[in-house]
Amino acid sequence: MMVTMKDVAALAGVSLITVSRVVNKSGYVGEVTRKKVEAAIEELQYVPNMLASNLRSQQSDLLALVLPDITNSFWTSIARGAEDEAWEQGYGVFICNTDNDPEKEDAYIQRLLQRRVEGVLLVPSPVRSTEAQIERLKQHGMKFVVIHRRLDGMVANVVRSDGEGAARTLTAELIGAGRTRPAFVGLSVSDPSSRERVKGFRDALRQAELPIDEAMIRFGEAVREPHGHRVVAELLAGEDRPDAILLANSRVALGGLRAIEEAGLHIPEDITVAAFHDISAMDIYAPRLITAVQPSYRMGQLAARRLLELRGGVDESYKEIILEPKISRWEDRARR
Amino acid sequence: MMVTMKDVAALAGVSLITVSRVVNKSGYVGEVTRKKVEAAIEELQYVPNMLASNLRSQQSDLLALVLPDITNSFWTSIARGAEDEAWEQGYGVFICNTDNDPEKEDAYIQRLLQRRVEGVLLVPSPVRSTEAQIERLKQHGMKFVVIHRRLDGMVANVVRSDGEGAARTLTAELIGAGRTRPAFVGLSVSDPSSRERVKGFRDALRQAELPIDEAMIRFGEAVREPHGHRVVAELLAGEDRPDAILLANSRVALGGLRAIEEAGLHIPEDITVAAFHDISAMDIYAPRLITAVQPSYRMGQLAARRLLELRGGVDESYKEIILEPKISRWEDRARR
DNA sequence: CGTGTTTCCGTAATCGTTGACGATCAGGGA
DNA sequence: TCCCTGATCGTCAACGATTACGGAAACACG
Repeated sequence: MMVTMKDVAALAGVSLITVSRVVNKSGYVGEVTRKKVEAAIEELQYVPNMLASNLRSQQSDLLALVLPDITNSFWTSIARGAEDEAWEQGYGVFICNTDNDPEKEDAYIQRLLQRRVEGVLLVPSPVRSTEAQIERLKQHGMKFVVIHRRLDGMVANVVRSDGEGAARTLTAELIGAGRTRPAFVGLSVSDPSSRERVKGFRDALRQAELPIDEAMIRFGEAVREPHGHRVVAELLAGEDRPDAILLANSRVALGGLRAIEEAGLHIPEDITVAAFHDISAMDIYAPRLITAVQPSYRMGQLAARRLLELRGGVDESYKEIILEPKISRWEDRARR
Repeated sequence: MMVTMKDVAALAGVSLITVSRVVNKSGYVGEVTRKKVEAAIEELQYVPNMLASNLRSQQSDLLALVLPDITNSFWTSIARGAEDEAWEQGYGVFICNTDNDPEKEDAYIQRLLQRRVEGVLLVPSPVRSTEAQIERLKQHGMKFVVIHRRLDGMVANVVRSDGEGAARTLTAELIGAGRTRPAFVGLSVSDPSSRERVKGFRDALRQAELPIDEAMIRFGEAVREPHGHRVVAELLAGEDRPDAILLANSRVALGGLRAIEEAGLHIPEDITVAAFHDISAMDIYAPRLITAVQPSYRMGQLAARRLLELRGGVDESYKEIILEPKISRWEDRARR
């Protein structure tokens, strides 16, 4: 049924290994022989079996991308970047949606080890320590690159964006716009991204010598969809309301912006708003905001590239690649 | 270096095949022996090699999903549905972005054949006939299911939504709202989806015994991003302007809606607008529109399910699964 | 007690390919 | 002439699992 190298070899009147050499363009093969083999391949419509090849050569042509949810456009963009880079280099990408569920994440990693993928691009679930996974991967000699999460100490290759710096810049922009009482709304205290962003927020206030009012630092966590709506509504309803807000996550931003609308406030006249712009649903609001767009496509691309650099096996050093989010103000856009 | 069944067998003091039986829960294995083997597996941290397994058993645990662009949330949703279903059944999904480029599509299919994936979920590129691909897949005995595209004749398994019916319903809704001069704006005459939708549009007009003005049927094709903006602007600037519009594609809809805004028209007071709501960027407009949401997640899910049904190999019949898009009017939402 | 069935476990061949190694032959330099 | 190098192609043994088949023990039934 299935056409194998053996069949091709028989038809071309050469040995099996010669066919292999023609297919892989490895070793010496005479011009005439090569032509004969190629003709046989064409005639039989032979398609090499990568399973056998991978097994024998102890390497795979498949990468895996483990992320929370491909449905979220931030992750999608990373996925696309990784896929493009992998494709360029002859690799495929195997997508794993974990929904931030540690069990699913573990199960996927188990399967990836079984499948002997060449390497793993990992966005660890934020709800628990990633050390266990990393140890597991290392133990089995699996190459991997961590995306978007900060790790303590240089224990792995990491590609991430500078959320702290971006939060600092956004906050400075709010202050630069003449605001003196900015609030911060993040996703959750347990969310690593929110944590580094609140740090940037604090830094900026400190640097501008503005007081830090803890009541102005809130998290949308407890609230269901849309995140952040209630938190922002509360902030605006308080007697000492903020005159600017940093929405440190797109999902809380969508809720927060709605709350601002409902409060009858106009952006940017009544209140200045800065936000991380990670998902396309925010496009519509972007013109009135100061936004930080994370280079997610590039993160995926560079992560895949770094992962494939690791193939040789000699490079045992760890690298942390930090990308700068792109900050946009209204003026930037108005000028165009 | 790598732990194999042989190592486990040696440690457990049994034969290799016994380990295989324990791992796969196949055949008879005594309680005591099983415990011994499991202990050895645990101690050695043995991970079965699926490459070898797949090679020998002539089957793969990987599906492939070939689609235009994972970045578009319509396809993303399909991907997620397929991935979830595959995961349930122990399969992984290998994502292939073709960007509607036939060459890339061919190259991917070649790689999928090489990799001997279990089956392919295919969204064929609309710019050319899909017959060649289908023939190729069939010839190599590769199972596949076509998603979202209509095929002439029952030549393959297909999962798609009833775009024609949805367009008919949406148009009927426009007419039901008291409009008598609706316009149609599609993506392109060469786009299969647009073609079936314009058919539904025409049917609805005919059924309502309204005249069909060809000038009211337009395509956003030629225009760059955002598609549809110019076409709608032209329609509205004309002397005999439409009193309702069916935006038959989300990408043209975004441009079209902006054009309506710019013309100073209010929806739904001045003009009634119906649209296919496939991408999340449209969420913000949805409350003022009559929308058709395609069951994309479910399409992916059912396609994967159908593909996996084909495994036995005996079912040679073809099935066409047609899903109904969900129509939402303002009243539907207001009632909640 | 003979025969059949079920349980349990092992040997050998096999999946389709590549790596290690060798054989042969032509050509070139010492 | 002899040896070495490079080009060309082949044999054999893996890679790590599964399938086919077989043997032995235990149990049941007439």
